[in-house]
Amino acid sequence: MGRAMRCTRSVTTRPYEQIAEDLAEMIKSGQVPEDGRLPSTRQLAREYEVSVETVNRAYAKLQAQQLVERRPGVGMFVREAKPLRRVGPHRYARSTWRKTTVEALSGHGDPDAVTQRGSQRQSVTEEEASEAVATALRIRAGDPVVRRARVVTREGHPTHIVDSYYRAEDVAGTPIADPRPGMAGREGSYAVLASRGLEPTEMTEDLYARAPTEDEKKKLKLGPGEPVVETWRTVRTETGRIVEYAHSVHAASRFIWSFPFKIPD
Amino acid sequence: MGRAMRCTRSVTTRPYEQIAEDLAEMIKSGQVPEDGRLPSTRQLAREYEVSVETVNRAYAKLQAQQLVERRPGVGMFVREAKPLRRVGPHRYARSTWRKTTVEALSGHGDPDAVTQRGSQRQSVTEEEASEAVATALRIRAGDPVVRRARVVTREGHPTHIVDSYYRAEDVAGTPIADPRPGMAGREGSYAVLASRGLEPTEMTEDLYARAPTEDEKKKLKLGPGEPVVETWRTVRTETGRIVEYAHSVHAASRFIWSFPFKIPD
DNA sequence: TAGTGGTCTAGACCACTTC
DNA sequence: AAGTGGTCTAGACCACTAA
Repeated sequence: MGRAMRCTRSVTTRPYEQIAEDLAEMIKSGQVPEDGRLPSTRQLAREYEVSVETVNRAYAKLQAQQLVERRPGVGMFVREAKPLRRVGPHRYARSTWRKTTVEALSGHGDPDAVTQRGSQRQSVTEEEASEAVATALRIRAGDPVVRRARVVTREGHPTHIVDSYYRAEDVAGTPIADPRPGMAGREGSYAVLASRGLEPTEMTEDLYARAPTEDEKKKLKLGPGEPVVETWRTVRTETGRIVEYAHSVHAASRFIWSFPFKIPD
Repeated sequence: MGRAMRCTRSVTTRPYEQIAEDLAEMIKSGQVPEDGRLPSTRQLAREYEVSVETVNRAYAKLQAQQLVERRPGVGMFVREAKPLRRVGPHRYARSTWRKTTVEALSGHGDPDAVTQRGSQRQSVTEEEASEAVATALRIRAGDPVVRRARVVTREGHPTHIVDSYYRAEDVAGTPIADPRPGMAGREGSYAVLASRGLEPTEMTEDLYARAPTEDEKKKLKLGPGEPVVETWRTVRTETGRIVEYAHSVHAASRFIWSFPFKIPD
């Protein structure tokens, strides 16, 4: 339908850029509905009188902008906006972990209680602290730490990867150091720490957004162009002792972080 | 040097993926120093016995991972890690804005005082509140608001875009509504609000990471694959009145956000 | 001038899905 | 079987940089 390229524009506007712009316009103006089908590469190649590779470049650009979804063997589609989950200090509230104290301490927690809102796969190991972990926990590199690694899944999709570190002395003999599945989610572990006289009272959360590594792309099933948010969390007791250091990588498109605070003096 | 492809690996490992992996390995293992030169596309095409386009794909992938920098007419280089700026509640501290009260009120501030740590370009306009802005400021869509748009630059590079909105009644006749350059940075505007009996005491900052739009890519001079962090800030007085709503887009690679807080009950 | 990145072509083959 | 996305080739031309 006469979409053939008219190079009336400046010489620097490349064909693939022009095509990408046109498609983006179609999407943003709502001509094509969410999850709606877009023209195939070969069709656009004919219409614009360019090669398929050039159309491919245009789509690659849109894919990097997360406007488009490619379904091999099917077609190109407008990417659906995924619902965001709002996360903030409230999710660490005592009320969410105090109630799990008994089960956590007895080690008889119902796995479903942990997995009902989403599942976790975890592995617990005792390691020697790396330089970074040691610094965060205020111990020496090489000192023993317990590491709990998890991939958190929600509605069938992995949403984030968490690595929690504890001083070995703080958690020895507790469910935190127990690799049984379904045990010792964050809620439980804070209760355990509290029962040991190491009740968490404050924390600092650091956030940083970046492009994912290949490994993260696989684990989190990320689309191209989809960034990750890396966070570091240090959890302190009232006396300032650091009882947990957690590093996580989130699929950025699934979260909004929200931090309320009083303006400092 | 015998880097020619050996397809001993699984059939699904595409040539361009193999090349990308090999290059990533070279970079991560430190064989090539930061900002060091990587093999040219044509050279790799010869060594791996593939076409230049295939090598190009490999480099495109690495570029998306922000491992590599392409300098047209020069070569491919290992991307340098840029220094991060740590931002958090402290940057809103009263001590940073109270002292500018006098200048802000009198309108005779030294432009250098604002620009010494980085420059800002700003434009101030009076507009009708959009749906989103109205909701945030707890007013009606169409009500008058003052909008201050800025691009903040640091060491010659744009780092973030900010759009601040105020109720027109709150700032009428103050320097906030004065478009003179160098005036009414955030520090000044909070002082102005305070002098009007609308002292900011608390705020909420929401963060979200995503791929940039074309426009943002240009304004922030972002490399391919470099994500942005979008933030929304609502600023409240002691009585809960919302006196500022600010939307910004940051080049993700330049910031770490850090939020300390007490664990809620 | 030689080398580099960046783009483009006109074909080709594969794996996949849909009919 | 036909159409789709995904990859690949073996050339080509351009704009740019450096010697």
